[in-house]
Amino acid sequence: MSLNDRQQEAVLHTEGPLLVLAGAGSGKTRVLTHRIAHLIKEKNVAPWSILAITFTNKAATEMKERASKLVQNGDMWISTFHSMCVRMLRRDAELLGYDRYFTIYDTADQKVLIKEVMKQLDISEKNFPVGQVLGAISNMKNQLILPSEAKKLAGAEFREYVIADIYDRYQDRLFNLNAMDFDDLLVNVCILLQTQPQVLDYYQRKFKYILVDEYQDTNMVQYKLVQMLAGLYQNLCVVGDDDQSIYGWRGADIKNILGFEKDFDDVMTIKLEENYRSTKNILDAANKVVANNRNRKHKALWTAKEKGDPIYIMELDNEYKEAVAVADKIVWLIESGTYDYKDFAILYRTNAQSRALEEKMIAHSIPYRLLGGVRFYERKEIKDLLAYLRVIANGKDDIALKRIINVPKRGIGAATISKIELHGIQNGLNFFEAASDSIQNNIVSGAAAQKIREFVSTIEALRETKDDVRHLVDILIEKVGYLDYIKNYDDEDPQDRIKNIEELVSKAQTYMQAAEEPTLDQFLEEIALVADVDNYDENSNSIVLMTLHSAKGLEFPVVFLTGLEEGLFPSYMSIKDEEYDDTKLEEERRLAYVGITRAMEKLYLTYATERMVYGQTKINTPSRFINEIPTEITNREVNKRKSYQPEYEFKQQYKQQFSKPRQKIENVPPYESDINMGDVVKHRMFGRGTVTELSKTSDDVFATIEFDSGQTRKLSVKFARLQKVK
DNA sequence: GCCTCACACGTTTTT
DNA sequence: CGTGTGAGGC
Repeated sequence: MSLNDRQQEAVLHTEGPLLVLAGAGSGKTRVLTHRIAHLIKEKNVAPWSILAITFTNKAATEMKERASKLVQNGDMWISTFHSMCVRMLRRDAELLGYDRYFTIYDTADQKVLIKEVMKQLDISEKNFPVGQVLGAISNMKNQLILPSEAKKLAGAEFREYVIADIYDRYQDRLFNLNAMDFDDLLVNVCILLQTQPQVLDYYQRKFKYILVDEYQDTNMVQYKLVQMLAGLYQNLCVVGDDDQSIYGWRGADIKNILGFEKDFDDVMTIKLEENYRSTKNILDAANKVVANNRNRKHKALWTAKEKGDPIYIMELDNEYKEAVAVADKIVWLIESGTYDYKDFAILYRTNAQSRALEEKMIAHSIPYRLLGGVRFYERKEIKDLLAYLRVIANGKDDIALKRIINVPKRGIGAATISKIELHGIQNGLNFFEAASDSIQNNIVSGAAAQKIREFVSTIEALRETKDDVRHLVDILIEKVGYLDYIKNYDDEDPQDRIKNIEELVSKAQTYMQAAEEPTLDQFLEEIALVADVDNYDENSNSIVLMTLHSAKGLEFPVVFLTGLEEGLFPSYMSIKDEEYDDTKLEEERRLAYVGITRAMEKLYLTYATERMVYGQTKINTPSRFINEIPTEITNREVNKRKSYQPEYEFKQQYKQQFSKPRQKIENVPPYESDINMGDVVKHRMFGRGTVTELSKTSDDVFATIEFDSGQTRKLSVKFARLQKVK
């Protein structure tokens, strides 16, 4: 397959700033890889002069693979912003006063630390929920607002001042822990480049050609980084689609892409508008939906493909029936012989929705993979073991240390811990140092001291085998008796946890085999920076369940977009003040656009009229996004599937009887039908068929019909309007 | 120092 | 509804 004219232009225009507005499915990855190949092969650019930044590690790996097929790509930097920054910091963190073996803190670690800080400042979590504080701090970091500035900006605003104060202390603590959170990785590189001219100069000269993918999702720090790195040569190519900007909540600023032409001089802009992925109907639906957004660049995505199937819209009673309907369609499509499990994706707005879907996939024996939810590295047992590894790697990581100092239980209790902690604070020691020091000074003595001594020597012994990660994990588990601990600790299913631990061991093994020069730090770093999508393996033959956000950049022949309900998608948060602020709603709409454009051939949109949220049933109306799709290209099925899940039906009735006592329970006479076994009937959509099975419920009769077309369906006699032929 | 029970809270999305 | 946290008892 060759490149089209526009794509070619984007590949050949190598000098100066270039903005490529690449619509969904317009082949931008091809452009990027061909551009890299062109630079190296035709322009004789050295691979190590190229920097390519992607949004996920998976995209980076993929690009590396694709590029390596075209050229030798030895020392090319192809990575995410975060990985790139870690790489730079491992080299120069000392210039900022950090140790190069710094630890990367994830959200959970951040929360623990913020809680500690708030406790010290005597701020109640009631008034300042940790999550909110964390979000506020992250926002400030994304805008490059440092604690000192934050305080100035807060001025007399009490709330903001308190948060700025927490931010200040939090940052201080991080520094002393030799740790950085995700945002710090970017912020610190920014500071590094701003304050160390020789470092800036080095990278500016090094990276003669810079490419940034998914530019619409960059935030201010990332913008600054790009601007600085490209400062000398200005050979900056950014690729993105303003209609696919879905990370505003993470500080991504759509203005970066909308204003690119103003931010740089002599910008060349190329639009890629031919979509190679989806059928015409799918593309039309996507275009029509996103056209309702006002804040966007004009683009007219088109395709040479056929119209294809209509957009299927299905209304179901609740999330379980929705899941069954989806499962049913998958089974049906598989049986039709055209599709394989790997061709399907089920997408949803929130991770919580995956439960019902997962349950029904199991019930229908559909092999599936679930991305997101409780991530592997966030599982308790994994976090515990990683905390050990972190302590081994970075002796200053008190947060990790405190997590495992008494896990498994070894008789070091809260009293001992606070004694050591106090001693540490008074003498400016980190926890590990303070522990040893406390014993020497008899601040901790007796049995407790003995336990501490044992613990310290265990850690020190483990440090000996630090970089043989596989071996280290093995002896760690053995030395601290972690497996026994898990077996006794978990009442229900230690088996799952043990499996996870084995998984970690095998990850260590894989790492050892893959890495050229394996180190514990690098192993931990890889773990800290992987997203779930990074683990998505498209070769395994199973359907995949994931959030819309995770699905960005992927494509599937058949896509189910579930939960299209007002309040869920678009989310309640985005519509609650849409009258005076529709930016959030517009982002939701872009998310819908992303979802729709994942589909190549068939797109199903589903919604439930009733859904359990927080254990309470909520009644929702269909999402406005459904109404934004012209009815001419849709096929809407409304509540066809009342027959499924009789046990659930029963529960619902039960609930209705008892939870709504006001309602009168009438004695409904059983529904009578004149359809019998063996009857030949006609249906307005499915045509002629034979009744092979009948089942009665209190108010309806369901007929299983084998249609002449080959499909078998279970239909409600009450609603299907069957005509008797014979 | 450890364990149990009750209650509060959350779900929008993630590197 | 399910999970995580904190207080109080042993």
